[in-house]
Amino acid sequence: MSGTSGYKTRQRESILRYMTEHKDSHVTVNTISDYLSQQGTPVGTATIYRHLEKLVEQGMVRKYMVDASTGACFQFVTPDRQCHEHYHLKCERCGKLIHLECHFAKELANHIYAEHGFAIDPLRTVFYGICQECAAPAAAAEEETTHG
Amino acid sequence: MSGTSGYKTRQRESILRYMTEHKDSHVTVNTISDYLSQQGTPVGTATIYRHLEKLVEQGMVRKYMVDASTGACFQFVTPDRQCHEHYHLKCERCGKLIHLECHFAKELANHIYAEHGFAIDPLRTVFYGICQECAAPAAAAEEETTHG
DNA sequence: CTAGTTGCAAAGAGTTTGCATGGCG
DNA sequence: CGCCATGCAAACTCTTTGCAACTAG
Repeated sequence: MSGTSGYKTRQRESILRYMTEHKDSHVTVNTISDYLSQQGTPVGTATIYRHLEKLVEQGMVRKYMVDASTGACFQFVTPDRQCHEHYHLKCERCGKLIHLECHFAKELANHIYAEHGFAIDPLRTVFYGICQECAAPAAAAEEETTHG
Repeated sequence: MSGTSGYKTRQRESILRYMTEHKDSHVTVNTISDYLSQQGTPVGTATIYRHLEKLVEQGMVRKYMVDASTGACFQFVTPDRQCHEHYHLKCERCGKLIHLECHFAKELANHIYAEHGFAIDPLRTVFYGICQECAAPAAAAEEETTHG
């Protein structure tokens, strides 16, 4: 487990820096590419894909598939705590990434492994849905619609 | 809400019949196309896409985006089954998409909603991991590696 | 007859891959 | 110096669109 995948290059640094500086939002390859070009440090699209792929494998970045036409979204994962032991909730509305520390989720993983023979990978698994803050206004709006 | 979009054609019937007969599984456009061709009632890809799009708009069919390379998955929605949601397991190794009908998963959703205020969307949520079939040979291979 | 439908093929978008060059170590 | 990294462009896959012929009503 040495620097198996780490060659210190300008491109790698640029990508990594961009991801860490935008850890609060999910970004597409296109976004990254455009940004780096504007910064005067352009990186080839293929290179971005290749790095992102590795980062996902390493669990440093998460990949989301929202829509075919939009393309994949990526988001840096802060390696602060043991991220491999908990799951993540992703709000489809505001894009917020929530850390879920929940024994129930772990039990689910155990259950699925025991009963369904499937070993869940918490690093890549993300629960999509609507967060509390986004749900509140949405519910209010729906009431109006219902009565309209 | 009259027959705004209903012209009774052979193609439409074929697609609809296929979807209702496979309501228990998720299917791709490719799957549908192949099947219909084999049945001697081929339907153009574009037509399948167009019908599926309408069906999704009407809420009769659900669309899942799991992976960019896999393409979209569709599933017919039975009215009385709408609350009978299920989840998906995606094997990272063989790419297989597994249908998970598990009460435990539903309980997890309830729990997360009640305790964490987050409404999970089963439509978008996919559990990534390794399936049973892929895990077996992988474990064997790892033993060799470990001893090597 | 009119308007929605179909199918082919071309266009698009996102992602991957091949290969020669370049740079880290 | 060896090997990974990079970048360009071509290849690929899935999906959408244009358009002329077709068909349900």
